Amino acid sequence: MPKVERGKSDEELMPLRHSAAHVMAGAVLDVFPQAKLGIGPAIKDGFYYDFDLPRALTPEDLERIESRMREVVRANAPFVRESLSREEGLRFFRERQQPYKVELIEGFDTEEGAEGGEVSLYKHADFVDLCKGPHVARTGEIKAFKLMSIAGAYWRGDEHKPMLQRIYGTAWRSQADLDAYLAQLAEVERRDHRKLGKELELFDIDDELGSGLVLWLPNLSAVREELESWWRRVHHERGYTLVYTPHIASERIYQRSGHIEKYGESMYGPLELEEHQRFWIKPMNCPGHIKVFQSRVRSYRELPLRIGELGTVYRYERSGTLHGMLRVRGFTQDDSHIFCSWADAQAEIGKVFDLAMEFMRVFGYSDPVIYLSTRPERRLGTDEMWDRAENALREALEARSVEYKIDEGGGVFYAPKIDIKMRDAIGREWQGPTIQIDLNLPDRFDVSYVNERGERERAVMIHRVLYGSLERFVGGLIEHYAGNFPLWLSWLQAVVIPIKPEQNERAREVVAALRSRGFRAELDDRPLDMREKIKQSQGRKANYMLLIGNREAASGTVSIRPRHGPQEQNVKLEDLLSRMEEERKTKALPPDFRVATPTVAEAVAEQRA
RNA sequence: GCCGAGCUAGCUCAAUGGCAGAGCAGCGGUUUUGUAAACCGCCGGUUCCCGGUUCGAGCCCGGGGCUCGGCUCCA
Repeated sequence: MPKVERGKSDEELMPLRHSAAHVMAGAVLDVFPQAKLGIGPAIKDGFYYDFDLPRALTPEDLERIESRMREVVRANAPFVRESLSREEGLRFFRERQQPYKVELIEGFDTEEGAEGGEVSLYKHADFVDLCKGPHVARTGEIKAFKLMSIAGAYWRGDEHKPMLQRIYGTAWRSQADLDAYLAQLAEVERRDHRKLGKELELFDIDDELGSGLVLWLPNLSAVREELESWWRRVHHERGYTLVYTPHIASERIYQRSGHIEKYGESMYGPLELEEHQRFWIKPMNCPGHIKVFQSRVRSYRELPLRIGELGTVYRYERSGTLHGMLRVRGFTQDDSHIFCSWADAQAEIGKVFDLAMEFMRVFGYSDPVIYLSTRPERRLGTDEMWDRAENALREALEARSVEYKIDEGGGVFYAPKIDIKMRDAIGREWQGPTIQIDLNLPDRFDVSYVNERGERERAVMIHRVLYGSLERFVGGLIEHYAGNFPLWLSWLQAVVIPIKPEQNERAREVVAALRSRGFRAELDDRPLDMREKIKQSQGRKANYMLLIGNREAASGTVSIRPRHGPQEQNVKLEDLLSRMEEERKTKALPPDFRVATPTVAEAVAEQRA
């Protein structure tokens, strides 16, 4: 889900960014001599450093720290490595009253980094830090950097430990790289789905209604309607059976599923509806689908049974985690559970995988990266079950000879999984479809079928989502398309604009023709300047503005003013309709799909070329 | 939930503790127009909520709500 992901740093830039973190820490100590230092690694796009400070930092502090950093960079001091014994290192940081560094060295006993009982220090100017390195040779190499933001962060990421103040910064090889990165950030901001959501009247979240609960306004509801009907059609074509299951369920079923025990903190409930019954709002669709499967005895002849639902679930998310449509408390999953035999599991996973790839292609997401996440340390089920499940997933991928990465131990406690990550139009990585083999619920619910020999046999339960949640997917789409939705999804496919009132009648006919072919079209016969009407329709992201003046009305044509691209005069109405139908049918991505400023990687590549 | 910042008209934002404003949107009128901003006027407020300090609070203090940037978590 991350927006600009703060993960691993670009390898080459690691020493530069890590060095920038050291320079920043030195500057912070100059400004706040009593500062206690946490850690300060390089990350994707930059670096951070955590500090324990006597007071909260202000933006003015960042300016002071940044200008102090520039002085140190200008002085071009060398970075020097030194080794101390563990004991000397402890004494060194105790003397300097740096308890977090002391804690780090004490931790080296049990973790990696002991390095034969020695600790290494890096020094530049009069700043010394505990550090493995590597660094650039001199501070002068840190040419292009900027401090970005202040944030709270728990010491060692543990919410029971003290909260430190983290300063994020970014550092690049050159000013041009930095500028490209800042332009990228501006583009990210421009596309923010919360901003576009307001401007384009897509969705609203109302405090009184409840935070984390999304109101789909009419425009975005049109998008959702298309996404849902296409989803249903595709699933019917592929042999899924679609169902509806209730939004609340008794406490008993969630005790059996283990959700209350494992997940209760995140569930809404209980609701006391009757004296002896307690109900909870569903956080997942799996138990309902299991009950659909178990509505009668199932024969092996019915398998694989693919049960799907656009299932709305509610989960309590902590208040600080909510984020527009991307992190909400009520959402609709495009959930499916495939019940099959082990003999069919690999083939079924393969089919789901193909469908997932098709989804990403249709929406124009690129560079899918596939992860196979294997058994975690803490898990349910036997090793034999995990072997079988992991193999089924692996063989499905191998059979397609796709490249994939193994995320060792990255599975969930009840299932290994295939995760697909993808890139959007400006190069950001998003979590895409996931496919899991559930090793828990079939046993808990005794999910079985009768095999060829008349024996009861445990069913395999494949769990998968493609959109994930419609809220999150659509929130991502808004940013991916920057609000410029392709014709098939667009809430406003055409606006018909008569140039003079004399053409109102003809314009009404054109709107009627568009609507009879199933297009979302509007007439704009308001007595306004034509240019004003074009401006407004453009602002609403209408795919086509169709102008009708004297010439058009006389010849039965329209002038096409597309949202993006060249205008066309005097196109026959029938030609326009069939062209639009073709565009809608092929789900063509719009020409303004990639109008973004170049990504950093592209800008850098271009500059070097 | 935690750290920090913020919340003023439908939207974007102003206002040293001293009469709460602008632009856009909306509404009324003028303009009848050939591809992104025509003109004139009008309307618009529990300054997030509750309490306190003060002659006087949008501004200061306390409590609560929500939003934003992160942390933790995550579809």
